[in-house]
Amino acid sequence: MQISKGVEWAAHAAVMMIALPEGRGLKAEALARYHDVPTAYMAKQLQALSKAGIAQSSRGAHGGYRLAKPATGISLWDITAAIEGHAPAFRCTEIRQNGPCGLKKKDCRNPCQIASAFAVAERAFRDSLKTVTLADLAAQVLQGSRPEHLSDVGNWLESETMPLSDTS
Amino acid sequence: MQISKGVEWAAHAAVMMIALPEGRGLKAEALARYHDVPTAYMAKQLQALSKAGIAQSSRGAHGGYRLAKPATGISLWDITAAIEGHAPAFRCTEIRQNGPCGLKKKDCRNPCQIASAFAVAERAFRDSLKTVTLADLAAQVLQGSRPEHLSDVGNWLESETMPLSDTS
DNA sequence: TGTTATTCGGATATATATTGTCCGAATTAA
DNA sequence: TTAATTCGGACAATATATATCCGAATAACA
Repeated sequence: MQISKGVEWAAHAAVMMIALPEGRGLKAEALARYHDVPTAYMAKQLQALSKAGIAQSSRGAHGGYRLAKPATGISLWDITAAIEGHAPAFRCTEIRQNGPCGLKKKDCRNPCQIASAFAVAERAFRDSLKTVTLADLAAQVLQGSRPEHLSDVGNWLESETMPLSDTS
Repeated sequence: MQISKGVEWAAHAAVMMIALPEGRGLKAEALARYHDVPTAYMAKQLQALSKAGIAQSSRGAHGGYRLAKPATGISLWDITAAIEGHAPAFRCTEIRQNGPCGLKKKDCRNPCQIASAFAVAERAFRDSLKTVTLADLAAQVLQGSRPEHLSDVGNWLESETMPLSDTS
């Protein structure tokens, strides 16, 4: 029972994208380089976010990714589900129907007690993650970071997000 | 993010062992046959339960497994942890320390916000499973089963758990 | 008390899922 | 129209979960 690394990467990337100015994006390679992780695999996670409607992508020169919705409307569960899928972690294989005392299918309309208990636990897990939005995470980061670090990040973002026509 | 099949099998086997009379056990092969699953792999799960102190084993002729504690003192989380281990599902790899704007280690005494949020969610998951004991599951099974099925199970148990000296 | 049948326990292979990589398709700026 | 740039899905390598086997230990029996 373990959560893919992609979830961690996607979550960090999503938080980073909050800071993007209107109309600009970050390409997959830049987001990967920021956290020093393999580019192609990070790109895969971003594609998943895009498919899930969390990020929107622009191809071609000066393309990249940005959030598709306000950060207050994106929860950690949304990120997790986009990467890992919506399938439940506990998969009941109905072994109560097997063997010498196996139950008939018609007596198994209701899920078995063990599967039900796991469903409740997983719902608690999901509901907990749903209460945490990207905006919450960003606020905590802003509060907990040293000012010089924030300016470092700001400078890096400025250097990576090329404006459409900056003839300074 | 998925839970091993072994958890399902171990849980069903544990519920079955509740019904064992005092001083008797069920061998791994019988527990596997009851649910029609591979013997050796079921045995592996039972070994894990044994290591965790949930089941106790007896080797040699007429040996087998039985619960090591009252069913009211064994939760679904105990079973899950025995099979899957106690490691958290979300593994923070501290990528915030990587890359051009990476944080210094001394500024990372506190876990990052994303890891913290997952820790809270996992705690909710665990706590939910901890509220469900084997005794609870057994009670629900007893209430939800047809009488003839219960007698089938009773007969099967009788035929599998050889008493020490039954010279009827 | 030795012997044998029986059962658990850990070491060993296979299948599946995760992790990581590559090249073509699409888009945009020039 | 061209060429550079970027995303997107198909493809390989690695780690984990699944399944299996054989030796070690125990208990019944002679």
